Amino acid sequence: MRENIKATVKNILTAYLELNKHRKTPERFTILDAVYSMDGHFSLEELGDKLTNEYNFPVSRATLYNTLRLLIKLRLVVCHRFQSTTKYEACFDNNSHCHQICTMCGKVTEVKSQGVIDAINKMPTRRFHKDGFTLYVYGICSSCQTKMRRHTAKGNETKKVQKSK
Amino acid sequence: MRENIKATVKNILTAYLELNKHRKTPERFTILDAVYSMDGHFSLEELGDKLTNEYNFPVSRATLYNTLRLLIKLRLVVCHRFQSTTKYEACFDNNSHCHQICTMCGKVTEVKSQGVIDAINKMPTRRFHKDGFTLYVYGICSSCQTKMRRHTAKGNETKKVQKSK
DNA sequence: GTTACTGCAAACGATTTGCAAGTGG
DNA sequence: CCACTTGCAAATCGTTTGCAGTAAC
Repeated sequence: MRENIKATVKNILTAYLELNKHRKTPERFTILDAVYSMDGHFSLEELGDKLTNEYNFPVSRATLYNTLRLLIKLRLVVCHRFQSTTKYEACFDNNSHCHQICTMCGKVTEVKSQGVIDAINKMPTRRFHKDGFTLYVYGICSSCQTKMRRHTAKGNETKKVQKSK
Repeated sequence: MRENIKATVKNILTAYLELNKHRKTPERFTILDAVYSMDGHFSLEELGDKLTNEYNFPVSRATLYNTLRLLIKLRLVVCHRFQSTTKYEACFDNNSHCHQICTMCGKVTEVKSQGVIDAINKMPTRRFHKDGFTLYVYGICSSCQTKMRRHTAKGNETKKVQKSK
């Protein structure tokens, strides 16, 4: 299953490189394979580690950045910038998903909602050719709701300030 | 109209500061006012410039960052990280909007779609209390579509690579 | 008067860039 | 063999932090 996807995205990359007369370097293909072996969100760091440890194929930071940029351009990867960190994600055949982000603790959860997907696809655009979306829904997760209730119950002179430490 | 909103958000800020025993500094209120005087997206830079030039009230970078973080926490401001730049936006009573982003030229357009808003509000969540969303729809804008058609028509050995200069 | 807030400058971390060496076509 | 890619290290950029002075309460 996943191997199917890997083969498909590899073909997309190959086609693009040939069409545009770019080089088919082992780095590019190995990085693509590694990306499609990661589960969910990952950082550049983690990708580099996987390449070094599991693939025995260390790649420089610069090349990681270059290749990720290429894959993003090809829409084989999406990039999220949460709070402080940047996370990447393989996105072929998964262009369309929603992230629930808790504004208290920063926890990110993925959700799928066909209703939302349909509504976005139906959304009228003036000659704009849609081919994917990212949705971030902000709010308070259940455990933070509980914390807040407990906190307010205690009286509100507590100094719950910026730093949550 | 806009003055109404300004008054409302000012009250929200005041209430928060009093409740949490934080100080009501002129910086905080002036920054809030400036934020709600900006049109659409703005950068930290632009906000600082407005404060300096139009308000005659220069504020340090550190304070801008601190205050924006506070306003984001209060959901009076949202922060977008596009490609390379970070943009902020006043968002009271405007929690819900969609951005169309062209993956070729990077142009960002705002769109409003009641269908999408409804679908997201109806989206089921497991005890997650939603209070706003941001939607990024990726695709190709009309002028880039035209460019591409012209480009492919000319023959595809042209080296249209990374740098668009 | 106390303590939080501000401004400054230094520190920091993530990303980009310049250049020499390597390698795909 | 040419020039695109890579790797390295230095440069750059946005953001955070530490500290001393200032002002809110």
